[in-house]
Amino acid sequence: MQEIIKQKIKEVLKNLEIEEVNFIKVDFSIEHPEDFKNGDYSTNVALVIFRNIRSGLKSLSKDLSKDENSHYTKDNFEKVFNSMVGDGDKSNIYNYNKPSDIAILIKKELEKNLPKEIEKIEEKNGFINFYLSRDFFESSVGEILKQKENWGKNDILSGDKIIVEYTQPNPFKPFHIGHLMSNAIGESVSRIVEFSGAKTIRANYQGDVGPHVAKAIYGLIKLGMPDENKSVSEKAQYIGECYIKGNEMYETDENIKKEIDEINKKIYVRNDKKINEIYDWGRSITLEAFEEIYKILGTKFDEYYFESEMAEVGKKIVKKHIGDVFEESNGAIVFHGEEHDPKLHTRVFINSQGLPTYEAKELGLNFKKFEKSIFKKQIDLSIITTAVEQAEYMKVIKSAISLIRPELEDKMVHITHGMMRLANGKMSSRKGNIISGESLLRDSMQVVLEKVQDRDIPLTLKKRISEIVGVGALKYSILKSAIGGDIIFDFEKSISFEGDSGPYLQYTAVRANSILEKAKGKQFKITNYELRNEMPEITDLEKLLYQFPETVERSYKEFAPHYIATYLTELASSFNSFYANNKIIDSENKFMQYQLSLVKAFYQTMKNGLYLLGIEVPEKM
RNA sequence: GCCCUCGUAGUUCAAUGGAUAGAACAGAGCUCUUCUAAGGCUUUGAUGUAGGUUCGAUUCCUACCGAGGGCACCA
Repeated sequence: MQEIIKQKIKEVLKNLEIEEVNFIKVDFSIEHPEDFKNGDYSTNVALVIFRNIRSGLKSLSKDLSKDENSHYTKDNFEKVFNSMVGDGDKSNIYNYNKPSDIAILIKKELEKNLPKEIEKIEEKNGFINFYLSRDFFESSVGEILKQKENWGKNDILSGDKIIVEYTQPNPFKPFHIGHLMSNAIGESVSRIVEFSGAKTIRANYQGDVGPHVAKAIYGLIKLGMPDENKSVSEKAQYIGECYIKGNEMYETDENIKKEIDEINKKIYVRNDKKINEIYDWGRSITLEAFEEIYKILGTKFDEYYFESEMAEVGKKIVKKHIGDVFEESNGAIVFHGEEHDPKLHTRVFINSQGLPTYEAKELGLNFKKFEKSIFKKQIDLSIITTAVEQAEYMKVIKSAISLIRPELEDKMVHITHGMMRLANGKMSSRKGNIISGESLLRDSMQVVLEKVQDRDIPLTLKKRISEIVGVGALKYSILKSAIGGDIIFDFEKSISFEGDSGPYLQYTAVRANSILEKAKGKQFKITNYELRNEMPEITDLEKLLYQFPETVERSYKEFAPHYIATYLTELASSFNSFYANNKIIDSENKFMQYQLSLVKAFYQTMKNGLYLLGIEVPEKM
């Protein structure tokens, strides 16, 4: 629809030969009717004046703007124009008038040939407001019911192959809230690009080697192995605790530090039978525990990459490019980022002991993704989601990669999310003052379980509901705001079950669904020409429904799931108003058939939208 | 010190350079004999400071103030 209108306006502008008009937007926003007394205000176009007179106008407009209406009037505009043009050609004065005059002119031209989707147009304050017709809204409801789970998809990325890396927990360390954030964002971004026609690989990169592993193993040796009968998640939690203890000892005792460093080396070369045994056991237990969490979260990874595999790959690439990309400095192999971009800095890729650092491994990972993933060498885009603390060195790594493989430069996108922080300081898994992702999930689910406790629903369904709603609350609280900022964590505030929240959206969908359940066997008609003149005014619900695909598109373009979250909240709010004001299933209700279609269209849109956020809709709640 | 990100109601967040800056929570007041009140309806309340660009700035630029992150062998 936007495109149709844009095209129309371009034609008109061309016919009028108003080339200097700076046409700024076609925006399909909704305003509240009480704010604009002219009723169904559905879309608008803003136009602004021309450039060639702007500089001359500049000095005068300031004086004029002090005049009574703070806008220069037609009269004084003519004065300005005359003073500027002098004795020159004045025939084009209408091209050089205030915005509203141009808008009126264009409006008149547009009116000559309106498409049937547009009922009428009006000019106001230099904007042209388009009033979409009932035909348009009815056909868009029909479109939603026809497209079902495909509603909202587009083909911008048709056929593209995209790899999305997210979550990245480290074996032997706890799964904390940061991982939950990365997971929620990565999963949502994956689904959004899929809705745009891309094929995706969901990838997870996990640090299964390094000092943290040695610390955990040291802790396990000192504190002993956990009880065989404990669950996988309990064992994983215990390993996390051992890591924290190991880290404490590492920092406070020089001898223990040496011991742990020794273990670290042994992990690399695998020459100690006992350590190998603990390592293999701990790695598989923690990975298994992560899988249980992914299952609850609704993520299924296609590929797993491990740091242990990347060490050699990265090291080889770095060594191959010593001289042209990397340099030796103080015994280490470094990349001087600032030589290529003053905003970058130097980073060590291979340390003075000849061991590859995280940077080299990351380098290796990127190359491997482009070459060895199941899409082989056909990856069009590689998206990585991490915490913002990694933003700066990712830029350095990207710069280094671009020098080796220039064609990859535009194929790498790094999405950073803020950090979850506690009111009293930074959370750190080393210090142990973290809230584990798992305990948060459990708490969130528990709250839901208490809420449905008194409902007449079988217990197994209650548990299922608490899982869906608990996860939904958590995911929504992460995705509702623009990614990038920190989230101050407070269970009460961060995970809300009312108002602007995941459960609010789920609850609204469930209500719609329960109408649909009750309406089984009834007719779902969309158009009803006999009643056409009696139909109530177009509701906000109808005005919002058709905007879903545009919202999805914008979300993709900016990798910003929060646009969908904001949209869905508005949509739910408009539905709840509609719900409160209309008793739909009622023999007295003349518009029941159309309204049932509307409810169905709403339910479908909400379901598809929540899917894009990685949130399920329960049958009841 | 240098480089990034960010400063919007009491709080947590929105707002593709455009019309009267939106929500939610908290506060005040209504609302279940009606398809789920995790709901609906009223109501109080905000762009860090100072300049600049622009017809128009929460949005772009500069400085300052404040918060967070990064800056050589951790990941």
